[in-house]
Amino acid sequence: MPRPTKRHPERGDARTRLLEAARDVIRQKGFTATTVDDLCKAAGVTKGAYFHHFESKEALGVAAAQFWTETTGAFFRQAPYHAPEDPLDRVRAYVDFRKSIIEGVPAEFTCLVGTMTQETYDSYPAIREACAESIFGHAATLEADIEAAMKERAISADWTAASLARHTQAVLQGAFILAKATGDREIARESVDHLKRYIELLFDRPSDMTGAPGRLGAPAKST
Amino acid sequence: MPRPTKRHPERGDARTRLLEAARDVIRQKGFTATTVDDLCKAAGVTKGAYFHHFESKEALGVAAAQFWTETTGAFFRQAPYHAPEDPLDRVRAYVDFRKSIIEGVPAEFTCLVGTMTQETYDSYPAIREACAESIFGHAATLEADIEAAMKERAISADWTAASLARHTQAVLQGAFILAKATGDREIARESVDHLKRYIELLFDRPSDMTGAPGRLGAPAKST
DNA sequence: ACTTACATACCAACTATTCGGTATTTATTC
DNA sequence: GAATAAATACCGAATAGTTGGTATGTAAGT
Repeated sequence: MPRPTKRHPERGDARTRLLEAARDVIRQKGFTATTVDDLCKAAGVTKGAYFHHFESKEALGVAAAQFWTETTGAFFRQAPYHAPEDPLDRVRAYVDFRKSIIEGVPAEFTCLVGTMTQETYDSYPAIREACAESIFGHAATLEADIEAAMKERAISADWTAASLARHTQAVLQGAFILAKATGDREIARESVDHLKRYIELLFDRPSDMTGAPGRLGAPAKST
Repeated sequence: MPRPTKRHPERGDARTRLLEAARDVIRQKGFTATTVDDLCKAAGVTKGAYFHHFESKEALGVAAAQFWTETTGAFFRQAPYHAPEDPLDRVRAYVDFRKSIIEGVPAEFTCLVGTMTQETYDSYPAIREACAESIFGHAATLEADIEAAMKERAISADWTAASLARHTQAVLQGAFILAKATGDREIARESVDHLKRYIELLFDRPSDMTGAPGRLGAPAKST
């Protein structure tokens, strides 16, 4: 459906430009502080175009979250961390990759849907849901590798692949907040290092260490 | 300075009531979406009172962050997790405590300054700074216990007590985002469990891992 | 002919902030 | 300790600018 505009044929259609503007501006100013005019200016379109493509600001928020899901989905799918044979190596490579793309200023490396979640979770259920789908959909792409790694190393744990996958996202989202608070991306990378260390520790020790209670980090069941 | 109003003697002064309202409303709607009218209504004061105490909305944001620092500071200072003799037990107890206070709906258990950071880091440097002070000031209160635990167990690691303390806050902030995205506090608790498991694993093994990885919780004296 | 993709002008509601005023407390003086 | 002065705390209507959204029009593609 999107058709290259005759008026600005080189820059893609207005809808796409608006979504790209939303991605950039909202990560900088937040969803509420970003006005429709801001987006139109950034995208180089008029309000008429805006409301032709999005019936409301909320609708744009939903579309922006979905756009984020699609674009980052493609980005991660083609990323090099899937290459290793060993599934655990793929998980390691994923974390390394996430660390490596923490570059530039926060508005560039932070997560649009994480930001929008904070602002909209109570006021715009539709946006919240689109953000949740984005976050947990991405987390789900890690599950298979984690699961395979657990099987391969005979890890029988009190945690699941799904929960560890979600935890990686929590660490990243939290790391982004600390980076925004300081303006220092190093502080985000530091938390990713902790995440990596955690994963190493989880998989470092086989599960069937018979006789040693509370070895897996679970609080030792008191006798 | 704050003086109990004659008009509403039972509810404290207007300034305090506005800060409490800010704490509650901003956690629900976010900083930008929270209007001055919202705050006045929630606090039961007029706009005149508002602008008597805060010269701008930005100033209120700063004051709200500082109010958060003070109140949560007192709250954590008197919390029971400081009781254990063993410093590592105090760290464990801290994490358990943080998990235990994830109760009710997100607006109740999430962090005001984490929320505000996301929205204001680029537009309101003063607020960002107050939020950063709050987050890292709180993180700093964990450092001594972590440091002591490291010393006691002769952990010589490639991470510092300060960085682990910051990481705990990253995990919590990230956990809050996932909870907001789903509306489910369990998902936040899950990440706190991972954090706890990480800490157990970090301290489970003595630093001089000669032979078998550290089996005992007992501190193995490193050479 | 009909739909899609824009453009322009406009608006009603809302926003943060201002400001002249009153009430209440504190400080000072007698 | 009464009278008075000076702050401080609060009130609420008015304002100027901004906001998301609309109404209406036009030009291009099919």
